[in-house]
Amino acid sequence: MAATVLVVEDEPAILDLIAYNLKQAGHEPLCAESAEQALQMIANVLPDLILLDWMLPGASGIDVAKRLRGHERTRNIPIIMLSARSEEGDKLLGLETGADDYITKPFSPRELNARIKAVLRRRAPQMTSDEVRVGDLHLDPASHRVSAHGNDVKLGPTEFRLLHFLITHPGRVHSRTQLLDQVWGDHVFVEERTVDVHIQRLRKALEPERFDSLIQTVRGTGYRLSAS
Amino acid sequence: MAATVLVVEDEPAILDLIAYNLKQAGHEPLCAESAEQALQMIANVLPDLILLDWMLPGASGIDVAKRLRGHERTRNIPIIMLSARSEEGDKLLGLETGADDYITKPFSPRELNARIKAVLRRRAPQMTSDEVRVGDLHLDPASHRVSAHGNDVKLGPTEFRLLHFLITHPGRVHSRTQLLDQVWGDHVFVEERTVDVHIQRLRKALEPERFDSLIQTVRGTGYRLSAS
DNA sequence: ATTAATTGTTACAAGTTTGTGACGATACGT
DNA sequence: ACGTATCGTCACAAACTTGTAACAATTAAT
Repeated sequence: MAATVLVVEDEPAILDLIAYNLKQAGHEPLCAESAEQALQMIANVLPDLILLDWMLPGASGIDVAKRLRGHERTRNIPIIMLSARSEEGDKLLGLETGADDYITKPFSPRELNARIKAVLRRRAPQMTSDEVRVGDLHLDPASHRVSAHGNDVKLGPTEFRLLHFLITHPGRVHSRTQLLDQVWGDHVFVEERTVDVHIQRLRKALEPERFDSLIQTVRGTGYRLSAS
Repeated sequence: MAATVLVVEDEPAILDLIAYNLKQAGHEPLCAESAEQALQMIANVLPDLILLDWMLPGASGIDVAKRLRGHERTRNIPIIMLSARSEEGDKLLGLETGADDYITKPFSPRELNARIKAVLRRRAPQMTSDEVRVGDLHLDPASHRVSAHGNDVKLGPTEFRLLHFLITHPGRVHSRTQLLDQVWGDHVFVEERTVDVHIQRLRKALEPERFDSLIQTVRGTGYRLSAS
C-alpha cells in the first residue's frame, strides 16, 4: 500500500502540505516544482503515482501528462490532476488526456488519501481468484482458506502468501531472494534467513495433515514445492 | 433490474415520452413537473434513480441536485441530468454537482436505457429485491427486515446493507476497502476502521439469535461470512 | 424543540504476527 | 573423521491487528 508519489506543484506551500500528508499516510513523496523538473525526476525514478497540478509555469500539467502517455515506460503510471475551482472547464480535457482522477483545490487530506488509495487499488494486480490444489491440499484465495482432507489449516498472512506462491509455482526451486521479492515484495528489506523461519512455520502448520514434506529444501539454493 | 425512477421535466410531452419508455423497459416511473414537486415526492418515496431536467421553471435542476446531496437520506441517489443544449460548460457544472451521468436532448430511448442500466449497475452493486437467507436467518430487502428463528432482528441501515452484502457474497473474504466500496459506496470517504465497528455492531445484534459467529475475521485481510 | 438513533472516529487493551539472533543439527567436501 | 557451510528450531521483543467502549456529530422522529 505504500507508494512512491511524485507531486508536481509550483506553489511551495501547497507542495509541502501535500508532501507532509503523503508521509503521514505512509507514502514516499517526491517533489517537483515545474514540468521540466518533473520529467527529469521521472527519467531517474519511476513513481507509482503522479499528483499533477493543472497550472504550472512554462509547460502545463496537461503537457506533462501527454508526454508521459507518449512513452512506453511511463504510459501506465496513474495520474491524479489537481486543479483550482476556477479551472473547472478544463476537467474534461484533463480526463481525456488520460488522468485517472481529478481533485479540485482546496481538498481535504482525507479526500486526497482516499483518491490515491482508489487509484492505486484500481491499478494493483489482483490476486488470482482461482482455487488451487496439490494432492488433497486446497488453497482458495477468494475465501482465504487452506484445507487438507477437509480440515482447515490455520495460517498467518505471510505463510498464506508463501504457500500460495509455492503452489502456483510448483516444482521450481526458489531462492530466498526470489521468495522475498515475490511474497514479501521488492521494496521490503528483511533478512534472508527470515524465509527459513516462515518455511518452518508453514511446514509445522501442514504437519498435522501429513503435508509437511511437501516443501523441500534445496541445499545452497532455496526451496521447492514438490510437483504432483 | 426494475427500478423506481423519478423523472423531473417541465415539458409534459417529453415527460410522457420518458415515462412511457421507462415502463417499456420495466421500470416504475414517478413524474414531477417542477423542482418543488420533485422534492415533495422524494420526501415520501425514495426513488432508485432520478432523471433531472437541467432547465426548470423556478429552481433549476442543479438546485435540486445540490439539495439532495446535502441530505444524508438522499445523498446516494444516482442522478442523470437532462439538458437541451450540449453546452460543455453546463455539463461540467452538472457533473461537479454530483450528477452521475448526463444526456443531451434529443436522445434515443435506447441511449436512455443504456445509461440508466449503467448508472444503476455502478451505484447499486447488489441491492436486488430478492429475499436471501443463510441457515435460519432471513433477510428481506423489500421490507428491509431481518429475522432469525422467527424473531425480528433490529439493525441500523448500515448494518443492514453490510449484512445484505455479506449474505449475497458468502464464503469470500472482503477487505475493508472492498466493503467500503460496496456497502458505503466508492464516493464515500471514511476510515477503514469504521468497518470494524459496524461488523461488531452487526455481530452484537445477531448474538441473541446465536448468529454472532456467522461473520468471521480473517486476520490481516478482512471479513468473511461463513458459507453454508 | 427535544429526544432518540445512527454514524464516524478515536483510544486503549488484548491478542497475533513477524523479524531476528542464538544455538544445535545436518549435509557436504576433503 | 573432520571442519565448514548451511539449515531447522526456539525464544523473545517489536510491530501490527482487532475488539470494544466511549465520544461527538449528524440525522430522523416525536
